[in-house]
Amino acid sequence: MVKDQKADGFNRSGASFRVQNASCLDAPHCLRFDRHQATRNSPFVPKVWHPMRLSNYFLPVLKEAPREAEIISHQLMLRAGMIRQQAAGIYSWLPLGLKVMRKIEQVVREEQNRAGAVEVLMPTIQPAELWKESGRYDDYGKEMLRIIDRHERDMLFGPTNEEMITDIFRAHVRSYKDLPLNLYHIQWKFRDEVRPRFGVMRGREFLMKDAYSFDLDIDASKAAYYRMFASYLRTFDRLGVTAIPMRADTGPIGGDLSHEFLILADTGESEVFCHAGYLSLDVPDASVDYSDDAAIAKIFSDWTSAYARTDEMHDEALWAEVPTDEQRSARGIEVGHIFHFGTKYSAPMGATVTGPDGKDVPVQMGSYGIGPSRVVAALIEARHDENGIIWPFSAAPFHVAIINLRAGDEATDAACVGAYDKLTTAGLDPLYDDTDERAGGKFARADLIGVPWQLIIGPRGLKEGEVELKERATGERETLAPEVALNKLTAWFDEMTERYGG
RNA sequence: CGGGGCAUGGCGCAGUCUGGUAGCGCACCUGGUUUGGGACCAGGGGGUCGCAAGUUCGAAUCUUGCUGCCCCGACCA
Repeated sequence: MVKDQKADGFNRSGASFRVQNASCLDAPHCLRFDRHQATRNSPFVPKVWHPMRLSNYFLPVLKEAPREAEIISHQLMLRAGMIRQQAAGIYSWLPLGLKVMRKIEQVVREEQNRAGAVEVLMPTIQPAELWKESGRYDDYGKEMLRIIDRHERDMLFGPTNEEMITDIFRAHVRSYKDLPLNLYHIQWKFRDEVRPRFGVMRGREFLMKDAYSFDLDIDASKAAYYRMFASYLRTFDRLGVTAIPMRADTGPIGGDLSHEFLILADTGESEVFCHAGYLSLDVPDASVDYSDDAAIAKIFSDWTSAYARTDEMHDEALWAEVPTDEQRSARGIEVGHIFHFGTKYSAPMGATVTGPDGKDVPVQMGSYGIGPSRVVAALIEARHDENGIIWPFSAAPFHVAIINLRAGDEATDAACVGAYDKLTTAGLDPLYDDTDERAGGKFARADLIGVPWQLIIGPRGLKEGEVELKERATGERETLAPEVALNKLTAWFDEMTERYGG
C-alpha cells in the first residue's frame, strides 16, 4: 500500500496508482474509464481503475435461472454469473466463479504442500503411446477423448495422469533413497461422460488436483496414503464443510485400498450410511506432523474404524451392528477419492528403483484426487438458502460487500472508499458496490453471490454516525459506528485466518 | 447407449392443437421523476421462431430428416 496517499484511493484525478491488494488475482492494473463517474456527454474520463469496484467488474447476475439448470448449485452458479455453459458439460468460468475456484485450489495446494507433496504441471494432451504401455488405451473406453494430430499421431485429452506421472518418475528416479515421493498437479481433465449433468458437478471438462505417491514397499506406500488421507480431512475442514471418508470401490483405476470423501448435503447424489461419531470427530489441526507415521496412522484409524459407506458399498449385515441410535443416513457428494494401487502402473511401465539390497523393484503407487471445479458446486449444495449462496471463509470470492446506498453522494462515497481502504489495509478483500441501483437490488445481489458480510453505508445512517453490518449466514443486522463495524470485520478476518487460513 | 422432454430477442415464457408473416415480463438504450429491501412515467432498439427439405397462394404453426440441450437409467472426481 502506498503510504502517503490520501484516503480516497479512487481519486478522480487518476494521478497516482495504488498498490493492488495482494489477494486480487485479476488482470493487471490498467487505465480504464469509470462509467459511473463519467458524465453522459463525455464518458471518456480516464481514472485509475480498481477491479473490485462493482461498476468496473463483470458480474452478470440473472433474476431467473435458465430452464436447463435443475439442481440448486447449477441454478445459483448461473444466476450469480459464475459460469456460462458452452456445450454439454463444458463451461466458461466467469470472474466470480473463477475467483472461488482459485481460492479452493489454493487451499488444496497449501494442504498438499503441507503433507509433503510437490507440485508439477503435466499437459492436458497426452500421447497415446503411454496408455498403450499401461494397457489402458483400449480399456478406458469411450470416456477418453481421442485426438489425431496433423501427423496422424494418436493423442488424447487426459482423463487422468497415472501413465504420464509414471513416465516422469521412471525417467528421473533410480534409487530408493529418493523415496518417498509424492507429485501432484492441478490441471483440467476431460472425460467424455455419456451423460454430463448438474452443471459443473458432473462436467466433461473439469479441474482436478491429482497427486501420485511413490514408495519402496507397501508399508511406506500405506503411510503415504495415510498422509494424503489426513491432508484431505484438513482440506475439507478448511473449506468449511464436513467431508466423511467412506470405504470405496476402486473402479477402473484399480487397487486395493480406496476411500471416497463425501460432503454431506441434502441434495447429494448418493445415499450414505455412517456412524454418528463421524459428525463430531476432531479434524487434525495445522500443527499435524506429517513426518510422524504413527500419529498419521492413528488419524487414519480414528477416521475409518466406524462404519461409513455409500449405497454402492453398503453392507446391511455390518450396518446392523451399528447401534440404531448411532446410525445416520444422509445424502452426500463425492469430492475426493484416494487409491492405493501398488504396482499396477509401475510394473508394466518399468518404473523401478534400486533397493538397499541392490535389486530393482517396481515402486508402490497411489493416486489422490480432488476436483476443485466440483467442490465449487458441492459447497453451494451444502451451503445456501432461499436467497442464494453462503460461502465459507476460505472459498468466499470477497470477504465483505460494501454497499453504497447513495452512489454519487459525496459523504457516502467518501465513507465507502474510506472503509474500502481500511479493510484492504487489514488484509480483507472487499467488493465495493458503487452502482446506482436501488438498495433492494444491491441487497439481493449481495445475498445471491454469498459474500460473508455486507457493510451497508448510506447518508441516512451516516447522519447519525452509523453504518449497518449484515452477516450473510445468519441474516443478522447490526447498526454500528463505522469504526466499530470495521473493527468487527477485521477481528473476524483475523480469527478466520487463524482458524482456516492454513 | 435405452427411455422421456424441450428448442420463439440476453433470461423466463405465450403463440403451435385450429397455417395469414411474432407477442408478454425481466434485462437493455434515451429523457424525466425517484432512491434505506428487486421504483415509476414516456419513448426506443433487438428475434432468418435450432437447421434442412417438403406440403401450401401463404409455415413459428402441418410432414419428414437432422442437430443441440435437459431429465430418468447404466457410468463416474
